[in-house]
Amino acid sequence: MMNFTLKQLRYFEALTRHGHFGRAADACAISQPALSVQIKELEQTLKASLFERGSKQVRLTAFGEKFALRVRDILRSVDELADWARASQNEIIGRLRIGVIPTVAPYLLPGFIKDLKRSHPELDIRIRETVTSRLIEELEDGLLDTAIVALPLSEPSLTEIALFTEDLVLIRHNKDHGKPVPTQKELQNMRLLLLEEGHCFRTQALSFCNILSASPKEELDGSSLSTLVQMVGAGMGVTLIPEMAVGVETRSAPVSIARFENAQPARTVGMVWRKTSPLSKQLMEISKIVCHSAKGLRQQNTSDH
Amino acid sequence: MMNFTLKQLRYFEALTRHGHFGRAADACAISQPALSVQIKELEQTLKASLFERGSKQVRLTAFGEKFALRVRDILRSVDELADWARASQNEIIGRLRIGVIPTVAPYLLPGFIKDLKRSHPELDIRIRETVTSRLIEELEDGLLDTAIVALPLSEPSLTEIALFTEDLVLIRHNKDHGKPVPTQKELQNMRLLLLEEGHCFRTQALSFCNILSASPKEELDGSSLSTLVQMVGAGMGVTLIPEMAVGVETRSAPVSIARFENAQPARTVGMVWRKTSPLSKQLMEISKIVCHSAKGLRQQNTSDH
DNA sequence: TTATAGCGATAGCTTTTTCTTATGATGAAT
DNA sequence: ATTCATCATAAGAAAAAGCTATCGCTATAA
Repeated sequence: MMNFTLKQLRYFEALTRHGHFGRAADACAISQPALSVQIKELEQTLKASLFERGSKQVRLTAFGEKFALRVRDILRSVDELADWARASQNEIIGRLRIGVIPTVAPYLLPGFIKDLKRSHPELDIRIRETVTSRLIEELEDGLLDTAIVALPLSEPSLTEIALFTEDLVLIRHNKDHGKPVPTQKELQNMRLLLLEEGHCFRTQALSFCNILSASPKEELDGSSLSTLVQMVGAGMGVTLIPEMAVGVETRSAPVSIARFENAQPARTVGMVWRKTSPLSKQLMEISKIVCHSAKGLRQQNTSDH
Repeated sequence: MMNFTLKQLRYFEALTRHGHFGRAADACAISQPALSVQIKELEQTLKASLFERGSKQVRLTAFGEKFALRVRDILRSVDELADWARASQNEIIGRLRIGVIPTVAPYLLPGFIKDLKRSHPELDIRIRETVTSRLIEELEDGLLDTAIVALPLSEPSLTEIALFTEDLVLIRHNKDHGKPVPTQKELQNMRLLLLEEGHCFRTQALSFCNILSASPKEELDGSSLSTLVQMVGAGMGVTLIPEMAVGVETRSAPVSIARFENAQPARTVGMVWRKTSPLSKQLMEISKIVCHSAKGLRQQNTSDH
């Protein structure tokens, strides 16, 4: 096994440049004997002499000359690697893969991504939108760096951080506008439109209504909050949506918003990542940006109404 | 200064391949802690983490992944360099710069180069033909690896090795064929054609005739042995040439060869190189090839006559 | 010629780095 | 709950790399 070291190559290169052991050693900030020894060792591992030590000067052999060409190439790429690594230190990280649940993504992301790109322009952001269980899986498999989901999760391997809590509001047809807000009990007898199985938001809504899980026949699955609202507008029932969705979803349908009087239902949105993730520090920072974006979104929504 | 070592890069690469500290350490033939420490140190000099140590597996970070790409490139070129160096060990040396004096070159070289190429096909041979003083200069400046000249030189910095000794023969016009060979004394009064100043062969011829150096008016300078012989053929005088030149030079002119009876003049041709040259061993080998080629040449010449 | 200065190699010793073994801590699996 | 697997840490041993001092050789100056 031919086993030279980068140090030896650096010393060698210096010696080719100076043609003088003493001066090359100075350039390497070591003593002349140290350089002598390393060059000698390099020659021994190569089983060929690199320099001819004349009384006048130190000259490269033909072999040494060809060797020097390749060594210079290698040293250059090593230095480039070091430069690149140094330059990369400032970047929070090159690529950030974020998972988001579908009941958050369309409302939060536009503003959030804008904010994130502003504060970390070099970031290569990738978004994955799917249900919580999938996100967790992919997170643990290292396919995602973080996920924005509804808390709590209680996954022992993940760090959770709460971002904000928002109310869930009742969406009903405009014709019901002004009517008294139904109680939870009354809700159970209304036609409650929900997302399909798998969405955490469905579970949250159901639990609010004290419906345990096996849903009554009155329920109808929809594939997105947007669809649900449109169906409400068509008079097919009522639904619950998180506050952040209000602005976007209620504009284009004849629906009105009602808040529950006591026991306001709410959900907590948070960010999670692997406890082992080396990005923890940066993710903590990013979570602040999410909070900020969400706050902006909330203000926008409340000013609308 | 970012100062990682080749070892660290090798360990890093192994860990990316195995995704497991223990197995990577095995692959590197070191203990697991040794690898752990080196990876940690690498991460510290980079001020960035390369791996995420999960409980399930060891995964590259985004930074580590990009780093790995560059590291693989570097390791590949280092290994290629080692391979190349190993392969070069067998070659006697890539490039061999040989100087030859003009009174040897045209006779010896054709056969010698053929022989040399046969025994060392990979050799990049370069020939320089000029007078001894120049050859010595260039040899000492490192522009030549060896020179074939007439001995002795007595340059303290050079190693001399004798190759062969050959007679000098008298070349005179055909009309003098059969006449008694002139003595040295008689030669002094004949029109002796010689090479111009600077050629060692001129000095040798003169010294044989006991002419010290300032040559008599009878002399006429020619630029090559070939020219001298042609001039002899034209009846302009006589000349001396080394035996190896006989075959080539006397064919195309009406001249005949005569050997001196006593005190046969001769010259010794040898090879020289810097005492410090790392090629000494190989040059010694090459000198044997020269001897062999010269012997072949001599046999050819004697069989001619 | 002898003296002197410059240069690289070598020797002996010290410091630094790297490795090994032993052990600790943590999460996963039985 | 225990055991196993895995990576990290600690302490001491081994190896590598460095320094100072000095040698031997050349070349230059006197």
